[in-house]
Amino acid sequence: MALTRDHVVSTAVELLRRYGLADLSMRRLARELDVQPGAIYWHVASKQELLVEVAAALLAEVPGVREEVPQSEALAALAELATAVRAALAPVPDAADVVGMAYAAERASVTALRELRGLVGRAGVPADSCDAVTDLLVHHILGSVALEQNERLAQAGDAGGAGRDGAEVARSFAVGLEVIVRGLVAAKVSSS
Amino acid sequence: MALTRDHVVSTAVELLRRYGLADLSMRRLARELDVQPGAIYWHVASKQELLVEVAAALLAEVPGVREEVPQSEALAALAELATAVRAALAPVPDAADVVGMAYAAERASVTALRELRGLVGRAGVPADSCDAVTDLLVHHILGSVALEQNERLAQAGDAGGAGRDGAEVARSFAVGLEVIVRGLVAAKVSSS
DNA sequence: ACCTGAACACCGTTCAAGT
DNA sequence: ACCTGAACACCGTTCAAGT
Repeated sequence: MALTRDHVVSTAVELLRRYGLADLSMRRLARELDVQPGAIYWHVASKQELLVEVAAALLAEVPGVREEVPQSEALAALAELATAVRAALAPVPDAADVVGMAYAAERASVTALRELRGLVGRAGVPADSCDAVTDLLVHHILGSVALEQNERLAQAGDAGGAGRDGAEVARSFAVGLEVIVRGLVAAKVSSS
Repeated sequence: MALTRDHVVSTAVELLRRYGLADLSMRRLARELDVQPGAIYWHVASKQELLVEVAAALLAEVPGVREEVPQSEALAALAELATAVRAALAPVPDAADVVGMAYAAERASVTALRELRGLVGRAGVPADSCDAVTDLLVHHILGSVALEQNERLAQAGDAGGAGRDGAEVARSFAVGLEVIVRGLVAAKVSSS
């Protein structure tokens, strides 16, 4: 069958899942597709553009928020969504780098993160601070994902496993998330 | 003069400052030092090790916190230090990636970030949450630095400058930092 | 002890030419 | 329209051999 952009992207996602970013080269991807390296460039302008698509594909699997969340539940929904995004990215090697690049390149490019911003607004954060708070949340998520992947590597290196595991990093993420939520509540109280 | 490890590292820092991470290759560094690529490997085990040293050098320039901060001022000192670290890294291209890698590889390896952790403890955060809160702060700093550098690139691409500039990102950083600080205060009040 | 020379196994990207 | 073949200008790392 002929090569399609979708096939190129989904194969790239598989390669990332299995072998990580270091092995996701245009040439390796071409080999996987039984094609010459140059062929990929007919479907995709550059590796950068490919990685943006890969990031979108990874985040597309996060269960979407239900529409019409009342303000009273916006903060809880926000914490839930942030946790779901973290859970979706955690098992994919180097997912933090890939999504971080896409987010830096174009903040609106990724659906799940746009929804996050929507919830921040509905939680009562002033309009001129929505971007700032969303950035804080996104960096907390991606930072936590990057750390967890590093723990996995360190643990694989160690013999056995006295190292902190994924559950430990997940708890750490929850602590940070709660600090942020409390901070938002405090700001709301003090300004009303 | 003979090549030394310090000379290798400081030249790498200069290269990073001037041309960014993409141009900080072992071969380019060797050319800059008038030496064959292999020579560098006598002074440094790998590029990864070199980058950890580079990260340490960047953070060594952050003005240290004064010793013996009373608890009442710990939160303020923490915010001040976080802002100083951000300011030191912001002008260096790709500093967020370099420091992020070093931090992930070994959280204690970087002095300024160790001091940050100390202040978190003195601010009254329970011992078993110090790492979590420190991670949150570090990721907020590095995320903000990465975003600012991207704005700079986007702005250089635009003709003129309707884009948000560095000051805008700095304000965004301050908003996020305040949310975190408020969150820490709220947690303290609610637990005492 | 410190460095050169040369190799090994790779990269991303472009582009004439083929079908 | 879609892909091959081949090139261009690079990478990080290793290691015998030189001084």
